[in-house]
Amino acid sequence: MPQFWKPGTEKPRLLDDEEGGLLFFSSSHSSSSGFGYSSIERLRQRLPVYKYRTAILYLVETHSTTIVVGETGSGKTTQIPQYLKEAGWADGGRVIACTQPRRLAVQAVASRVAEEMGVKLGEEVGYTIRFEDITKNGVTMIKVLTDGALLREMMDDPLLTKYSVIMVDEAHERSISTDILLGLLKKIQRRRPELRLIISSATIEAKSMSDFFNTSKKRRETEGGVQGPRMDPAILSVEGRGFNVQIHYMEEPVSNYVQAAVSTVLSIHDKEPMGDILVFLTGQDDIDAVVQMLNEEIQSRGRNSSGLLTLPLYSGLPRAEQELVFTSTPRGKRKVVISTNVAETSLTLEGIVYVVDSGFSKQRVYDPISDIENLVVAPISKASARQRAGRAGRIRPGKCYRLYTEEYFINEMATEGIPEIQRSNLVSCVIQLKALGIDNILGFDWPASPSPEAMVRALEVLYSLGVLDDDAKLTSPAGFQVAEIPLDPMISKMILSSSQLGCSEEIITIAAILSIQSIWVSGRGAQKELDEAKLRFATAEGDHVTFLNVYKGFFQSGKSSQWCHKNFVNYHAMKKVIEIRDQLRRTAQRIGISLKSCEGDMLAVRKAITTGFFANACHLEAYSHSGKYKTIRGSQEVYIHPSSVLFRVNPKWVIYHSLVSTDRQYMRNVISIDPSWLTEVAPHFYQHQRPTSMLH
DNA sequence: GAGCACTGC
Repeated sequence: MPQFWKPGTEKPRLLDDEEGGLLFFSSSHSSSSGFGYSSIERLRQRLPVYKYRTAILYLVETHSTTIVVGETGSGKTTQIPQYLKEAGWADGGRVIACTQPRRLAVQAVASRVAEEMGVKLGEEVGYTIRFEDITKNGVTMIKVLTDGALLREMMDDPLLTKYSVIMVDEAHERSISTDILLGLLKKIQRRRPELRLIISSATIEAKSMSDFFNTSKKRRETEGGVQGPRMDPAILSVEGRGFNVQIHYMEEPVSNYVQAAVSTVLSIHDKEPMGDILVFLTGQDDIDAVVQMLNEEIQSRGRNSSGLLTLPLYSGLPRAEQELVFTSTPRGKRKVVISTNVAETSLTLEGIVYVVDSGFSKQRVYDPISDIENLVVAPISKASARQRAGRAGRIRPGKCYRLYTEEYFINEMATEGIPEIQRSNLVSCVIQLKALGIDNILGFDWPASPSPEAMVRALEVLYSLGVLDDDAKLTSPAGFQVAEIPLDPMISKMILSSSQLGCSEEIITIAAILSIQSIWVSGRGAQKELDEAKLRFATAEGDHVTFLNVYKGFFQSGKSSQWCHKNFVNYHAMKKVIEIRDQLRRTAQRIGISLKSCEGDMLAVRKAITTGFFANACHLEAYSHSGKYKTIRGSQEVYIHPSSVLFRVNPKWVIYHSLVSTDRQYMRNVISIDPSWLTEVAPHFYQHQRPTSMLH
């Protein structure tokens, strides 16, 4: 029986360590003792969502889709699955799903829910993320998983039959997987009217989400007065538990937000009471500049007026430096964290009272004509600005300094950001839908439709890879095999052909390395040493073969961390490579790709890479001394990136894995090839557009 | 001789 707090007795503890509806307990809490149980019950009842318990259960019972708008700290994420379970939605072997966009959030939510229920994680409450399935068939009632993991499950069970309720959390983030999932869930609902959906979002964009899921009209026409849940979505709003944040605007627009950020931080430090500061900038360059300017200012002020601790934060930062940000601020000091968008969604900092918002972030944009994805600095949305401001109100009332005018905020900032699916290359997304039997991609009912050009481009690429046939259906077996491999289709195609070329072990290693950020330790401060270390593994065949040499060395060292340290290789990255490699080997075996080593035949390896990446072939311009290449496909000017082992080597013919654009287009991860391979592995692609340069 | 917003299967 839940126990209620009675006035006059000791009040329940209020914990300040709270994020996204998650409360973290001190370890002294024993969930199995009677005391622990009732304390947890009392805390659950203090969450804002608790007073909506009955309402939520009623709405879910009577509506196909319920949209819950809840701010940070409402408790919706951890409580709603438990309410559903208590109400019987997990009876009869059915499962309640709760999806999250990120792995860490999945683990945190699952362990929190298990603890509140007093059960062992992996039994009644479990979770699934890539590489980890902590669930038990027939026992698990509440399952937390990434939306990507749920999409993968659909490939085996397209109607997700074991689930009675699916709660899609953080839907406002509009990640690609969330959007695909929402589109597919809407389709499933038509076949499974008993399935209930809960869409949980932090913003009031609920109306457009509600329009998307509103199928009430169609249903009335087709099924008349049949009993069942209403098809028009219900909307419920739950308040959060953040403190008030006072917003300050600039009186005049600023021309340089880096400079403005520095002076704002200094003026907060001079005039405002203690409390840490969080500054939102766009990337490493801005961040390093601001850190340096602040440090110079502190130096020039002399010892007495310091007390300001500047810390950069971005995901590429080495782990040890990242952790500095989470250490508590020494007494009498004020911490200034200068961060990218990681601090907006992925990590939460404690003790922030002041936020400085530049109004910009780096965002991906995709041009379907050139098929190039780029990162550009762009204005953020109002929703983002609010999210950033909210970071100041977690421990007490805070202040947010926006480095733009109020007029700009009101009249010029977009309400919401552009969904990721409208800013991305769609090959992975299209093949996933094809694998689920969705053939009419252009007619798919998306929460936000990508441009027809982007969809057509994705179909073209997949067709050229031999994954789709003339009717745009998955080819058999290649298309189905490629769809099964959880990687970009070009990589998957390369793995597929490596089986015939007898080098699948090597190619799978390369695929694993290409799917992580970098295997090298971050080069800041020790660039020269890193370059020298790279030379120990470098080969004229290119970066992919160099990766193989690194992997071999790591393996022969007994996967030693000292070996990594000595060679400027990132040990954590290599462990991840091993993990991904193991998963890919298992997948390969399951879909009938034989695992074979070519025993040093790098010709086979380079050919296999060519079968996946022939579209990225480039030719060195005749008489070019500047290393200027042109893509065969679009005659675009590109250069080998200085981080490549082929930089300044400039082979005549190369294939690149990806492009990064700054002042120039740089090819990252490059191998040299023989041009005859292109017509050999992709005749359909090159025969009718063989450029004259191929004759050189 | 230069650069890496952030996720995920």
